[in-house]
Amino acid sequence: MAVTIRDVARASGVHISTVSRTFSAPHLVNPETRSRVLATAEQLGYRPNRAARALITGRTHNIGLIVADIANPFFPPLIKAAETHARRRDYHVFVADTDEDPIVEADLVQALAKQVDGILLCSPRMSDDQIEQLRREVPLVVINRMITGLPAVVMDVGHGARQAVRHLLDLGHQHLVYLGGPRGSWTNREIRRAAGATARAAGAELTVLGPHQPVEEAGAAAAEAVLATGATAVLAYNDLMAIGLLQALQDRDVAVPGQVSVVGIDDIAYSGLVRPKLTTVANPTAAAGRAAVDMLLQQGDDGATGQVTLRTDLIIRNSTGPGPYTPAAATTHEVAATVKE
Amino acid sequence: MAVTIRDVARASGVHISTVSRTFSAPHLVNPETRSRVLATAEQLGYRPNRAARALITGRTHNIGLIVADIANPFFPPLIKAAETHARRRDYHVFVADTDEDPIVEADLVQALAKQVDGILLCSPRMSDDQIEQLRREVPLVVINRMITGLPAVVMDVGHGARQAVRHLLDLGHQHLVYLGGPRGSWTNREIRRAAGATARAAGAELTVLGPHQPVEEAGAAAAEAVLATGATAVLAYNDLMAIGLLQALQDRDVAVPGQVSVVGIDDIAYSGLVRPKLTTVANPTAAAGRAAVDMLLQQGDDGATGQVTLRTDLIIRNSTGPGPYTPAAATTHEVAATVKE
DNA sequence: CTCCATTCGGCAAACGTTTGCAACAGATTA
DNA sequence: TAATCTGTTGCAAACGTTTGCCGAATGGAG
Repeated sequence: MAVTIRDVARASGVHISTVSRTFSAPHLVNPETRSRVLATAEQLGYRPNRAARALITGRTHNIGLIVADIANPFFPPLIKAAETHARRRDYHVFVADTDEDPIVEADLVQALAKQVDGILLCSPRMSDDQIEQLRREVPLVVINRMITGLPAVVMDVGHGARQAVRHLLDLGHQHLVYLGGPRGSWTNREIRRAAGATARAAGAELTVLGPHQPVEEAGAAAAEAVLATGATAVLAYNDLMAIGLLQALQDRDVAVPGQVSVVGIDDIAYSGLVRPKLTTVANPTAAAGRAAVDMLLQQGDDGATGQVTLRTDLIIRNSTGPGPYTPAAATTHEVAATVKE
Repeated sequence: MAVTIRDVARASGVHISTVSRTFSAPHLVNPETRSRVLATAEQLGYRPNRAARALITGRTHNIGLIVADIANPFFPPLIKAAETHARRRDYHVFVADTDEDPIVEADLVQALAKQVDGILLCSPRMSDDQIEQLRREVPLVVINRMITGLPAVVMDVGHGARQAVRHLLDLGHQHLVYLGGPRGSWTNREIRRAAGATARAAGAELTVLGPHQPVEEAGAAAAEAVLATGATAVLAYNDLMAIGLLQALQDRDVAVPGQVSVVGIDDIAYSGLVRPKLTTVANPTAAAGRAAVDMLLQQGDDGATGQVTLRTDLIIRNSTGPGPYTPAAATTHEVAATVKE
């Protein structure tokens, strides 16, 4: 049914190897022959069968992209950027969703392994050991997690978290809450560490809550716990949780930022749509997707396993305001923040 | 490097065909032999090479999913549902983004054709002819578009639009606006037609604005035009535009729903997060994704090319309220709506 | 004890490519 | 004139599977 290399060969009166070379090594075939072959190929609508090609070359020209939750607004921009970037380099992308389940994650990597030239693992929930194990079966690039010896693209959330905490301290807040994310998340640990250190250095208190699922509902559900701490400012693991918290506080007639300030992380598309607009740390997810594709595709060439770190920046909107004491020393710390709007 | 069927055969002292049958036709091999083979396969970490299998069986166990814009919040739930559903049936999913470009769309279908058992086309922008052409190269299921003779899954937005308009009429609104979507969209035509007919039947006025890009900015930009019509209620092509409009009205101190009621379509995740919460027509996108996968996978068996229509339902939240006249006959029409929250 | 049916496993061809090797022509060099 | 080189093409073996066909072994039935 489908038109193969053999049909083209027959129609243009050459051997199949010549047809093959016309596509995969054009310089080895007489220009005249080549154009004749190309013409008949075009006319017959021939398209090389990538699976067959992969079988012999070992290169599939496919990559896998595994994320925890496609519907989490953090991921789509990354997926889109990675796919577009990969396609520009003539690669197709398998996308798979683990539903935050490390077992599914490992299964998926193995199932995809034979069909791809490499896999992008976004915010994996597996253990380091497991990932290193899998790495022996298929080239891997990890996004948003640092594992020694493994190529990775990470967003420097620590930097953003420090900016966020300094911003809150500058506003006069003395007691902060970190609304933690999911267990096993590298990002979560980074934020906690950076926020904790920054707060401690300024003599402020930081209460850590969690772990939580990184979803709106969890943020909302944590409202009571947050209020119970007596803190006046909250840094959330991500915008989804921050938005959930925002809603729950609103429902309890707690003014934001009047009584409590809230900062999210990610700058998902809708963090600017809620009211008050959310102060948040912008992650360059699209750039991360592209960088990860590049790393994966270069990995074959040299064995280099670099780690790329991308900057994150605080975006100050309307969900943060002066703390209870509004000290005169409000500008003690320098706020190295990008201000939008 | 990779462990093949041959390695397993050697290690377990049988012929490769026996190993093959152990996986693809277990009933043809002695239970004892089978378990021995399975054991060594397990031990060696053998995984059948799908590409090689595809080459001979003609079935790749892959499907393609082509959408206009991954980052548009309408799509991720559909992608997620389709992928999960497909994987449950042991299929992997290529996801590709056309950036709303019909040329990319056609290219993509052809490039993917050999590597998949079928393709899901979401809201394609190509002409009917082109799609029918491509259909000869690879099984296709179209989502959100009706093309005679082609298997399709459509959401009955007409139904939702009628519900929305009746809801507004019941609230006493006499002059409505339909904030139109992109040119060439089948969905857009359906909504316009259904809304127009319903309004006309009730003797109310419906002003159509557009076409617009289906994005937040377009909704915001249309605020002036909407107010200029003097209408007291708006039905928007999608939630994104409705939310944009909401924000713009807020900026102009126009009360929603006090002075103007707004209804969206899609029920994207964030329509419940904006304030006022958006009254909208819920599209069963996840169900559509699953149904499309099912249709595609069954297509091989029989040649049936059914068309599945999924119900849409109005979700009444807080962006709609009584119109200027609040007539006593407010419940003239039966509001067959699902009420959430 | 023979015959037949049944079950099991091996053999080899195929799927659509790529690619090392060899053949051949014509051109260049010695 | 012979030898060498260069450019172009064909040949055939792979890649990792599946599957139709055939033979071997087993076990009743007659």
